[in-house]
Amino acid sequence: MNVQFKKMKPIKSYQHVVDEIQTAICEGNLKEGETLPSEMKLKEMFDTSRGTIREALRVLEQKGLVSVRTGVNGGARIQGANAKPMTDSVAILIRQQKVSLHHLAEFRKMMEGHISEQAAKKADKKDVQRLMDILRDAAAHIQTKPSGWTEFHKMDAEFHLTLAMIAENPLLEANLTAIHDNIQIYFHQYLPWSEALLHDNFKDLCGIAAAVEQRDPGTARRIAEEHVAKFNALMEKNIE
Amino acid sequence: MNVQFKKMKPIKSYQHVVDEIQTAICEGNLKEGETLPSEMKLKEMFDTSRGTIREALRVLEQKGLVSVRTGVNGGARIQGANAKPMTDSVAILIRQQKVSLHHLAEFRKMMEGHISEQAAKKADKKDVQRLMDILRDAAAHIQTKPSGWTEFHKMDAEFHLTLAMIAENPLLEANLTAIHDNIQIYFHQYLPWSEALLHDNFKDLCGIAAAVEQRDPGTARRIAEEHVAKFNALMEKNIE
DNA sequence: TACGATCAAACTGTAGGACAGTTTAATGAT
DNA sequence: ATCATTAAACTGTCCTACAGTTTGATCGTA
Repeated sequence: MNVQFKKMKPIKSYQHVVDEIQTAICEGNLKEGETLPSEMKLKEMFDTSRGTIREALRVLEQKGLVSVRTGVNGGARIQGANAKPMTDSVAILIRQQKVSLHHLAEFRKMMEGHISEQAAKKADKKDVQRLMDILRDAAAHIQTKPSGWTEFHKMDAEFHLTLAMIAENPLLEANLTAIHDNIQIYFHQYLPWSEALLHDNFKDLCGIAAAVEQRDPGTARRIAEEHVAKFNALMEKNIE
Repeated sequence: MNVQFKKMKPIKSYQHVVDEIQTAICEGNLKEGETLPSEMKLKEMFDTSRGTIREALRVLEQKGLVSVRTGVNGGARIQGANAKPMTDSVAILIRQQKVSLHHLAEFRKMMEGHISEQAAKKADKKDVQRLMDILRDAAAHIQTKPSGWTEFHKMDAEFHLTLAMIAENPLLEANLTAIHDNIQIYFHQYLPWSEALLHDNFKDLCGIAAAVEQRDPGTARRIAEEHVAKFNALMEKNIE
């Protein structure tokens, strides 16, 4: 005997359904927005039971590949790439107290620094314009004498996500989204509201945008890192 | 009317089951290694149908929280924290061709650089010893005149993961694992085998370990970044 | 014709029952 | 004692039935 035979591992049939559909999505044979056939039809196509189909759909749903709706013309719609599974698994690590705000912030600092640096290297005029548009909206919002973070944080997140898109790496986008989605709660809970802080925050964003515009990767990284570190320090102080 | 009522969103019953069990796991009421009651018992405990329970189990399985086995004393065992969902979602991004080797390598470079730097800041004697032990094994393996990467890559991965553990941030660990698991295929496919390259690789690891031992974060980061960049450049050349 | 209300059809959501397949532990034979 | 056999406790799969949800079609009325 010179060969090692692989152990006969009976693939569970719902897994087979998952694999087929996932492959079809990844190969592009099923495109975003399309809807899969109904459970009844899938059951016949795969020659299996409805229960099996439904288990497969739950898995695909959890992977963020489809979303299922009830009613006529309902069914499983193919979803575009999204960061949901990543957000989920980070959320679990937090709930298990394996990951603290400190961990989140360290990771975020690394990412925002890197992203800003890359953005400063790669941005073209259109990209800079997009950043400026967001800043203009943010400035307008500040004029309205707001009394809480909520609105500003939306634009803040959009700004950082746009930077990630300029940096042209979907992995950075997905991870940044996951981090932002999960750090939100800490913002709401531990970041005290003050107009001075709002202006400070806004000034940091302007600084990053300016560094990107001037193609100055080093400065972009430095401001971004300091920005994250500063606000995190504030929150950590308030946790005690 | 001064308040906005939330839309009555009928929670699906399998989702309710998922939430309850997930919470119990995160709160520590269900610990790693324990097994959930059988599907029959769960069905009665939640006063629902077996199909519903099974759909919930598929979701929990996909989240990496439980793994299900057949047979007597089988059932859903609680899993410790693991990077499976992250590995999965990165794999999907790759299969959808949203993420290329270039993206993976850029991300990895950022992480390995940061990890090595942090490890050099935080390592104690025991940590350094663990790194040295791995290097000793690797050196022994090189003595055997190997003819492929497979064995070495295992130790390489272990070395980098140990660094991440020394850096004391589970987010870094999880992401690094996800990246490693997914970049493997490229190694096998595009990294040519040569003894010179093996020695080169090994030397880099020694360099990182030495920098960590000497508490030299800057050097540790530099070597790690160059290490990743070098081997990636090799692979990218072979892809064309 | 236009515009609502009503209804039917096409779906998913849930429940219950049945039996096959798999693994372990108890039982029994040598 | 040791090994094979069997029974029990599970998950895996299939079936049927009906409730709940959404939308497009139909019909009535101005």
